[in-house]
Amino acid sequence: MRADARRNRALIVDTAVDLLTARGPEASMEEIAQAAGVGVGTLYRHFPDRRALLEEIAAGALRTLLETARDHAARSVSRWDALLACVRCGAGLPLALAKSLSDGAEAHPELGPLVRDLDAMLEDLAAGAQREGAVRDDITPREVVGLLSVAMCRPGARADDALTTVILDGLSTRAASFGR
Amino acid sequence: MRADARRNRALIVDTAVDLLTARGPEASMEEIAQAAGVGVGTLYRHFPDRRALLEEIAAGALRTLLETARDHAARSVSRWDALLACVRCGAGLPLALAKSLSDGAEAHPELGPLVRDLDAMLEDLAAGAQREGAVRDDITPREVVGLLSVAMCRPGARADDALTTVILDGLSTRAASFGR
DNA sequence: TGTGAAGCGGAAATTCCGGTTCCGCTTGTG
DNA sequence: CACAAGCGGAACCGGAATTTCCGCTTCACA
Repeated sequence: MRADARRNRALIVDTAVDLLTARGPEASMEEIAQAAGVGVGTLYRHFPDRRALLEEIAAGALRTLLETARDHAARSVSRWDALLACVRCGAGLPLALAKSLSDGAEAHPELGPLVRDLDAMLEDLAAGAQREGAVRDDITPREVVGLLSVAMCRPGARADDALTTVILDGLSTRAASFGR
Repeated sequence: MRADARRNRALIVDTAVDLLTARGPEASMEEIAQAAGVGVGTLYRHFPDRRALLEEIAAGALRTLLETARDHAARSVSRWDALLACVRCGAGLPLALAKSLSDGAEAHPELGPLVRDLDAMLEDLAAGAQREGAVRDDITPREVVGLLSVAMCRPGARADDALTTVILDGLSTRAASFGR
């Protein structure tokens, strides 16, 4: 593969990640191409179709988040701190895209397991955080994960915006305010 | 107007309200017709186009919520209680639709003022609730309204679901849990 | 530096999908 | 009964997004 082509491919992926993180899954091929400063034709040289591009990006995001979760689960004493780290990480990832792809019927074979693993991981952390007494226990770990997803799987989500802050505070049993 | 036609019109509106409340603004004419058990042609007999149907429904929802807000603002001692009443009311209304319509460029002339009035009303209540000490004051009244909108302007929102509860708790300075 | 394969741009073709129209049939009403 | 009003839903239409295609450009190697 020619050097400029490899460079272009990376450029496309990087740009698309940014765009999809900021504006969600409905960014068009045209928009992505334009943002990357290339023609649509170039997108199709590197990816057989839209779905392939989106799946690669979604899988990347999920892998990143899963790794963060594992990492912090292993390193952190507190499960709640690990969850916070996940939220901070996830807020900069195109998770709305990942969600919409894995919701849709059949996806890339890699996507399903990734989502499943991630979900299990987070639910585990949530249950742990409740056991620690950091998170209110009048809702299920599943619901906790659902709420954190609301915070993260939003186009343009930021770890310190009002909604994320309020959700974290609402989940937490401590009085402290997170994120700001 | 023939009696069956009047009945049908009401059926269409009622069904559409339910559907739009549950699934958001992107329900198609086809879907609405099907849910109401009529053909699309019947929709177009009663409304010149999609926009007209949607605007009528959105305006109705906004009027309902505005009335609730005024009512409780007048009746309640506590501004926070009035806000809670609004959230309970709004959760069963197709507000996601109303939001998307009033976001779009020019809408029904009635929609703009309704949204403005409602916004002002809620912001006022939010500021009052902060003055009472019921709502945290490290965020602006505008942001408070924005967060309540997140709770309400969601397809399928319920006043006692996990997200609404956590947002209300996150906003509140009291330890109590609202809605469940 | 010349050559040709690889890569690129973007206009045009195609596909998709929802809104809207239309007309033959049905139903309510005087 | 007559006939206007109402209805259903297939067909049509248009816009928007995806995908193709081909002439032009750029890279990389001799």
